Amino acid sequence: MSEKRHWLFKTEPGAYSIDDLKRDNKTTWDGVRNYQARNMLRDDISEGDRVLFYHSNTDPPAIVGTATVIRNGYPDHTQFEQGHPKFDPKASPDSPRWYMVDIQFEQAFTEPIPLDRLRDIPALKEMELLRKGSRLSVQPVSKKEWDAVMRIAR
DNA sequence: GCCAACGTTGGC
DNA sequence: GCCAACGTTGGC
Repeated sequence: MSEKRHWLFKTEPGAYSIDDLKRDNKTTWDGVRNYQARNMLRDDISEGDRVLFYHSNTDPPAIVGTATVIRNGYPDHTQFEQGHPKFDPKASPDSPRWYMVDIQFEQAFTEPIPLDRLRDIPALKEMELLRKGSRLSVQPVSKKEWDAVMRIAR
């Protein structure tokens, strides 16, 4: 049994929000189309890992809650669905290109933690999310970073 | 393999 | 809406 890891998943709340996850309880994290993120979904993210849920492209951008991974990486079905916006003609069930995991709702913070507040926390100096130009929609979070976020979460 | 053109992300 | 910082594509 390997050590549990921590991650941050980005989403635009208009597409899928923490309230949607709370309502659904569980969801498939499909639609990720970036190879670096794909590799993490396929190889590194595993059942029991914890997830920071982040709302991007909104005002203010913020970490809004947490989730738990409940299923290891498996092929993202949307890549096979003709007509689906995420359809990938180069993918086939025999050689899938994109992967997803399943997550379960854990908590929605009563006070979301906005980006500018995260920037003020020394322990988060190196956090991927805070890197200029950071665009990864799935990113690793260190234990130290996770703890620092949880310390101020309400 | 290089790299210009193009498309996307996401904070502001 | 702007635009910096990417990632991808495709000609060569």
